[in-house]
Parts: sequence; C-alpha cells; structure tokens
Amino acid sequence: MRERKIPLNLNCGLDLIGEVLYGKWKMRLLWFISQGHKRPSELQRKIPDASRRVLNVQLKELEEHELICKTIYPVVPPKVEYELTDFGRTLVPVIGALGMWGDEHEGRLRRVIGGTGRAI
Amino acid sequence: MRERKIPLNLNCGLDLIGEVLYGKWKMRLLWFISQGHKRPSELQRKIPDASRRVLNVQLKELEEHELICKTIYPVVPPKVEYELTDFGRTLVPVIGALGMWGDEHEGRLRRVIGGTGRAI
DNA sequence: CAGTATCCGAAGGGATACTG
DNA sequence: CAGTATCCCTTCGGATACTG
Repeated sequence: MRERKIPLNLNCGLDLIGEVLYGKWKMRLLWFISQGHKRPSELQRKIPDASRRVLNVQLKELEEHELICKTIYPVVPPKVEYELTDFGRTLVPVIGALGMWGDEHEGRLRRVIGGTGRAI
Repeated sequence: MRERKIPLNLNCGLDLIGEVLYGKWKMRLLWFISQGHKRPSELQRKIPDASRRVLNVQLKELEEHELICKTIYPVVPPKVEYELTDFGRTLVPVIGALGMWGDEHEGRLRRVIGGTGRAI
C-alpha cells in the first residue's frame, strides 16, 4: 500500500484499502494510536526503526485520508496528539485481524521470511 | 508490506504480515487465486495494470513465503497453475475483511484518495 | 502460453542538521 | 517537544524484447 498519486486504477475494495494502508509504518501507526499512544514522541518510541521524518510524512497522509486527526496544543513545550477519527475506528478491527493472523503464525512466518526479529 | 531482505526488525504480528503482504499486487493475487483463478494468463487479465514481469516476481515471493504453490504441467503449450497452500488459506478471511472494508467505504475512500477509479 | 533479461524512471525511506 | 529541509541511496515496478 503505497501512495500512488498518479495513475489510480482502482479495481475493488482491495485497491482502495491499499491506497490508504500502503506505507511502511501506517498499519502500526494506526494500531498504536488506537491503543492510546497519541503523542508523536510516544509513537517514535514504539517504532524506533522509523525515522522521525517518515513518521511525520505517513501521519500526515493518514490525516489527509481522514483516518486520524491531529490536535496541536498551543503550549510550551509544544504538545501534539493524534486520535482516530470515526472513520479510522472502523478500520481498527481489520488491523486487529491482520495483527492476530501475524501473531498466530509467528513461528512459521519468521521461518519463511528468514529474519531473526525481536519482540516488541 | 515490502520485501525488506536486509534489516528485518520484526516487532509484532503487523510486522510479520507486512513482510508477506507488502507488494503492489499481492493481496489481489491472493484474492483472485482464492477465487479459483489459477492460471497466470487469467491473473494477468484480472490485473491488467500490472506488468507480467512484476506479477511473476510477486507470485514467486508468495510461493517462497509458502502462501501459494505452483504446478507446472509438462505439456505444450505450457500450462501452469497456482493454488493456495493450507497456510495461504488461513489468510483468505483476513484478505476478505480488507476487501470488504474497502468496498463498504468506497465512496469516502475515492473522495479522500482523489482518484476517479473504475470498477473491475 | 509462460518466463526471463535488461534498462530505466520514480517513489520510498533513512541520516543529518536545523528552527520554533 | 515537534517539525522541516537537504541529501542520497535503495527498491519497486513498468516497458520492451527475447527464448522455450
């Protein structure tokens, strides 16, 4: 699921969901936000392998796709919070299903993927 | 979900599923195969926007991840069929959930994505 | 019909350094 | 703490032409 800004030949629901989920960290961002981790620094800690820049890019795309909304509090130091929109909340069960499938088949997946990995 | 052959820092089920689903056409390939479209030429017709080369690449990755298996019939002209493995079949309900979500929210998705799209 | 080789442009994403 | 600007490298995926 990547942002193809250009050609867009949407065929079915799988295309459409692909358009909003494609991006290396988007599913996890949505998941962590749904779990109540709202602050950018929190998300950064949850996903240390992502660069801060890319996290911001993908958060902005999720926002443009109306899956999350962003609140900026005019305080010092700056404070920002993300939340799922109602629309975004409808996606949580689907993300959950994806994650559960991954968890249930962790052993086999690690084998076929070939990585060592590490627990969160 | 992209093939990151190199670093692999798997955190949770979402990472793991990402590893096997990342690829522009993989979800649809799995879906169409689950629907009984087994031949490469069939899949190509179903996904005309994908190049033949990339379809083969992604099919091979799905095979390496043991989600599908490939049968080559020693006949002329060549005949090839793909099928889901038992493992791959466990993924079908999840793919279905993704597609259903996309279908249910088609209108809104098309608006936020900004594409015109076309039906399959 | 099925598959591969080569070439290439375009995104994606990381590192770093910087501002408010 | 949050965000942006550059720079750069890698990968993805499309086009084309070719072989069995």
